[in-house]
Parts: sequence; structure tokens; C-alpha cells
Amino acid sequence: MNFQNLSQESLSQIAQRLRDHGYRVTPQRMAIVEALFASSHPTAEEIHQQISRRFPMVSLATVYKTLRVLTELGIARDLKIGERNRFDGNTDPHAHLICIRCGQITDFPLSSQGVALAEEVEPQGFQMLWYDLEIYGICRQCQAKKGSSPTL
Amino acid sequence: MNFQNLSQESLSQIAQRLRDHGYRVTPQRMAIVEALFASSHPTAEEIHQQISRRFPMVSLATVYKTLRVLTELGIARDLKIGERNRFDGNTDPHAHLICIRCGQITDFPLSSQGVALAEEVEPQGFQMLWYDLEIYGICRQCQAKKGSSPTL
DNA sequence: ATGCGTGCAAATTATTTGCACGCTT
DNA sequence: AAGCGTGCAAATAATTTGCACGCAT
Repeated sequence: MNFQNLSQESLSQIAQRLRDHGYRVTPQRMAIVEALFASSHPTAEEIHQQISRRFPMVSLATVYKTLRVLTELGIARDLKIGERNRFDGNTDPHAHLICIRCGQITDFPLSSQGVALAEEVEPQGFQMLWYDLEIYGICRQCQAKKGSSPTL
Repeated sequence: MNFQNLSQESLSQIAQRLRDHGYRVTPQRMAIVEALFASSHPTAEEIHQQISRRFPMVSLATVYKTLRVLTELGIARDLKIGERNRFDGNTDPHAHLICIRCGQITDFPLSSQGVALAEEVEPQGFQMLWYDLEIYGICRQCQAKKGSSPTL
């Protein structure tokens, strides 16, 4: 939805964030950051393929290593959807609408509910830090089509 | 919380459910079902170990195959928490409180919110079928201890 | 100049699958 | 009797790791 929002500005902010934490800013890393924001919830493999066009030398291992760094810094989130891990450049609190027919994953904003959740869980003595909400179902497009079969 | 609730009755109900769907009821399968309900969100490996005491011959492959059958029949749910898959015998709508210090996973009931979620998502044209809600944070016990380090 | 980040290939690990035999139906 | 379910071992696949060299600092 808002992947194009990643301006030159935020790219350099991320570069600065890497430097601030003692990480070096390399062309590979920035290419991976760009690819992360350029597609919706990509797998490591998908990021690798997308980068390969312009940077054919980048290895899949580097993609994995960089995604781990980005996740540690809170720039990316690590999602467990379907069989393979996916990565999310959107760190605002939100849910994922996952279509079990076509596999499409859509962000769905949820800021106020996040507060509500924290309040409900507090009485248990549990201190909420973050949450993952995956909503499985059938998207509008797939409801229209008739004879499609599940992919997830 | 409510693992002991699994009475002889519900075990035979599950056996019947297997038969009704054309699956055979074998000692291995029932041992796996019992193990699933006897522990909280076990991995396939954990189920296998627990069973091995009484049924040393049961293989890990059989555990995986059976868990797949149970999941298909809606008797178990397949959770993606941490690095390995876990299985949940509680199919009522609920969230998981996951402590990032000690790794403990606790069920948290959420029936009314489930309806609320479905209603919020409908306007998008999305038909919700089910959801997974994982709440990460620090449990009461770990808040008390001071110098513990994250495991997740 | 220093040493972190990279590519490569090998290692690790969870899960799946093929096959022949025995047990549930 | 028929064929599904099982154990075993091999196959698959995602992710991680070790190592030597070059590049960002």
C-alpha cells in the first residue's frame, strides 16, 4: 500500500541508523533495504531475485545476514506466514489479511486495538511488547472467482 | 490450563471423528492425540519424546503424518512460533501470550474480539475464516527475576 | 590500516517422502 | 482379504556458518 513512501530521506535515515549501531553501509545492504520496501512481505529468496537484476553478485547468504541485522534494529519484522519466512518493512502496528486462495497478503492498520490488547493482557501480569496478528480468509477478488483452489 | 479436560469421552469422540473421515484408529495415533493434549503447544519432537516412554517404536515421521491429519480434521492447529512449528489442541478462538525471556506460551481467550475483528475486516471485502494472534512480551514470573536474558 | 561484510560452499536442521511389511478394518 | 499406516532411511529445502579476501571506515 505505502511502499512508494520510502523516500530518499528515509533510506538515508536507515543508513544512519546502521552506522549509529556500528554496522557498515554497503551497496548490498542498501539494495536489500530498497527491495524490502519495494515489494509486499517478500521472502529472502524474492529479495535476492529482485536484487539480482541490478546487483548480480549479491549472495542469498548476504540477504539472510542483512535481514537479520535489519530485524535486530527494528527496521524490519520477521513474519511466519505459510511455509517460508517473510519480511515486513512496515513496523507500525498492523494485522495481515492473508487470502488462502491466492496467497495475497495485505496490511490492515490496528493501532488503537493494540492499546486495547495491552490493557486486556495487563491484568494477567503480562507486559506486552508487540504482537503478530494474522487474519486468514478469502479476499474480495477470490470471492468473485468461483473455481479457485486453496494455495495455503 | 485445561489440558486435563481431555476425558475418555473426548478421546473416543476424536477416534470416531477419525473413523468418520476414513482414517484408521491406531494405538500410535491415539498416543499422539493424548500427547498433544497432555502438554502445552508441543513441537512434533516433544510429542515424539513424550510418547517414546510408553511406545518406543513410534517414529518421528509418523508423528508428523498424524499431526497433519489432525490438523486437516480441525482437531489440532498448526502454530508458527519461534523457529519450530508447534501444535495446539485447543481449537477455540484464543491468543497466545509468549514470554520472550522464558519462552512460556499461555492461552488467552478472545471470543468476542474475534467477532469484532471479522466485522472490521468485512468492509474491505475480506471474508475472515480464522486468525492467529501471538502476543509477545514478558510474563509475570520473568518480570520478577532481574538478570534473565531473552530466549526468543 | 583495520577489521567488518561478502561470496562461496559446506553444514545444519526441520519436515517430507518412497517403500515394503504388518495390522486395522 | 484389502489396503492404510508404520518404521526406516533417504530426499528436500530453508537457513546458518566457516573461511579468506576486498572494501568501507
